[in-house]
Amino acid sequence: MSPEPAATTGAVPRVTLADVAALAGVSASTASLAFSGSGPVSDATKERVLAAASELGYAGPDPRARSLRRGRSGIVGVVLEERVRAAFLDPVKIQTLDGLAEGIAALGAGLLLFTDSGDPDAPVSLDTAPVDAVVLIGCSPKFFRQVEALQRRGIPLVAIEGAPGGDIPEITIDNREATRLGAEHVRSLGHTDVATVTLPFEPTRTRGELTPEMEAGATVDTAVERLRGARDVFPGIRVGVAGASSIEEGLEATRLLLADAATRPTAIIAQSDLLAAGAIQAAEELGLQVPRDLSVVGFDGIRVDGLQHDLTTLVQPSVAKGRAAGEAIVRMLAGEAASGTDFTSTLHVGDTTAPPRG
Amino acid sequence: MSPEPAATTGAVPRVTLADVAALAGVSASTASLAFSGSGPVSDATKERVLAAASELGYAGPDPRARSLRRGRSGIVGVVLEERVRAAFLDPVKIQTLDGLAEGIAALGAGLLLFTDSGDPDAPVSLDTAPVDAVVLIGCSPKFFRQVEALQRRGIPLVAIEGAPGGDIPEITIDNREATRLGAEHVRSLGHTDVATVTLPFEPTRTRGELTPEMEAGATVDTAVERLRGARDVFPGIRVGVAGASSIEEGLEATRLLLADAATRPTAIIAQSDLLAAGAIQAAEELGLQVPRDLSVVGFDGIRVDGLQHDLTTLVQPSVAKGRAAGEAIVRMLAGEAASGTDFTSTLHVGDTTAPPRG
DNA sequence: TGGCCCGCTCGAATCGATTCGACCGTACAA
DNA sequence: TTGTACGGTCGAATCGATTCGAGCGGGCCA
Repeated sequence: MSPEPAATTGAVPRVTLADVAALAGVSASTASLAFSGSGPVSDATKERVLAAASELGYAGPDPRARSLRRGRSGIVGVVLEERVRAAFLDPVKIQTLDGLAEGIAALGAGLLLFTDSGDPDAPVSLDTAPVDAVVLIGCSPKFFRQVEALQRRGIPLVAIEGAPGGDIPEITIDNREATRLGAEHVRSLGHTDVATVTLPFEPTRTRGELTPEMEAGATVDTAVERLRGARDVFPGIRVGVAGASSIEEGLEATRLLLADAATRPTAIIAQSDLLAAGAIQAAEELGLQVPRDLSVVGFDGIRVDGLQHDLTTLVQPSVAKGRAAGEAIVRMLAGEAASGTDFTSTLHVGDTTAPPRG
Repeated sequence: MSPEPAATTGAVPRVTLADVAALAGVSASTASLAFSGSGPVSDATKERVLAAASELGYAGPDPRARSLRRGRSGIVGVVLEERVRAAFLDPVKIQTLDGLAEGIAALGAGLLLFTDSGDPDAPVSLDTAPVDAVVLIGCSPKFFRQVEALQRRGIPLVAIEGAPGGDIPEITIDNREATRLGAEHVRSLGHTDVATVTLPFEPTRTRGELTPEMEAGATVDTAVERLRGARDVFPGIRVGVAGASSIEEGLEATRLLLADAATRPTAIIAQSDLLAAGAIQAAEELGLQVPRDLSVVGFDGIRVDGLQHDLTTLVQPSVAKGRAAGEAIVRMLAGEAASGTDFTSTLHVGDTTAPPRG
């Protein structure tokens, strides 16, 4: 309304491909070809178009228009549970993300983060975002509705550790078998009195000694499966549940398990390396030496920053998991069918396990 | 060409708003209004449209088309240095991201991650992605070209800790003044023999004792400013440069500084809490007690997972930084002008600083 | 009863680029 | 000399939704 619209940067008169084409004296289609580079355009023409573009300050084709026409946005959605902050505290998740980035590198796509806010009508949601594909990482059943909408739209989906069901490819690891391997290692060293520190069993993250109710209400497959693996070897194993995968939580959970010197276990099977690091701290607090007085087994095979031990742990291919998910997506976008992958973890024997003290 | 296109999921015949409108017996415009909810549409009509939609399995307006027409994609780009993995190892960055997510919550926008691969013609780049705005976090001058393109397109930019220049709002903290505060605290306790462990001075991350060449080639403002602050109080302070912000690196850098018992400092000023945690480990390795034998000051005010001390540190508002960036973006997208913010850090005195031993 | 206003609905233009088929002139082979 | 092939360019349709102004019918007020 005012003679001068505003001094805001947003008021820039937008230059379009048509403007460039006009200045260069060619048609819009030719100009488009000149930009995409692929089509048959004479060098002279291409140069003229490019010159016109730079004269007008044309910054290249508008991504929005391009994505409408092409049907691809170059964006892959990633759904993480909870807040950004919480999700990125977990090194495994970060490695998986990194692998994912690698796996979709061929697409040249960016990763768009979503968090499972739990709020069903959060303003931004998966189905209002221009994504070409979606990766669900450890997602909860809450997402079912949105997942359905995505499938209707024909958007490829892949799940990592978390079973949305349907015909969605899943990337998993052998949680139970791997833990069993670790437990057997512990038994073979001669331990009989063993406890385990687990990941949370449900999103509310109740912690403490495992109760039948908690177990019945479990929604996190990973924790359940790993516990099964431990029980395969030590059926009556004592179970402490942590509130998250962190050193802090491992410390607290292990404190409880070690509290009573009379019933103190000689080995701890932790469901993550961070929890294991916390277990080691708990032992040190009590003046116990690892592995002399307490053996500790972790899970993940990450490097725990600041941990001085070479942790005995089940090394899972977290980067490969992400990469596999990425590759599955690339295939699906190419129109091929893709199936899930089940990865295998390997036992790394470090210096945190030893025979129990005579 | 084949009679049956393929059994791929991608071959779903897409349902468009027009189809829905046709089935509901209304025009496309009315159907659109029924979906966006805002327009004046009778309840009966709206219901009819919605019914038609669910009958056809219409998953809602196509985000690509919507973003072209509306001129907004609902996506905010975030540029981080390096790989996803490296960026997320830094708790400060994660908190900042979290704050950013909070700050733009009003937009209902998602965060699209980019990493400064250094490769100038990486397939996906800022200017082919449909972003409404971009936040640069600790970005390097390498981005100048792309930044320029974004500005031409009228896309709002905000920078956090890293000066791209121009009229881009910057969110910063008082790195120098804050560090000076920490150093003064140390001096007031009676320390005169003090060393500092710094963040890397350049992306290549050369580490070791600081040389004049390294200092001359510094590109990371944060490290330089914090060093200035330390020198304001202890002009001749010894400087160990770490290769990254991690416990591991802090440990190594501090080992060097403490190696010679004769010249051993009585206090360490670390440029991050992770580095400080490493410094504490280094002290413990040598049988030194913190704070009795060595005082340690950190920077950031994060909770270091697994650290048993209440670290004396400069608490910076990392979440608020992100939030401020987000709010600036919201303002800019609303057409208002936005300026940067300079935040203030506060000294938190924990139990890792004390007077030097007699 | 006539005029006016209001609420609902519709048509048509628009967002900006991509892509497919047509077209044209030239060069080369038959 | 005629036919063919082909590189280069253009027109027009298309992607799918949003939005603005116009139209239309009914209710209310004078």
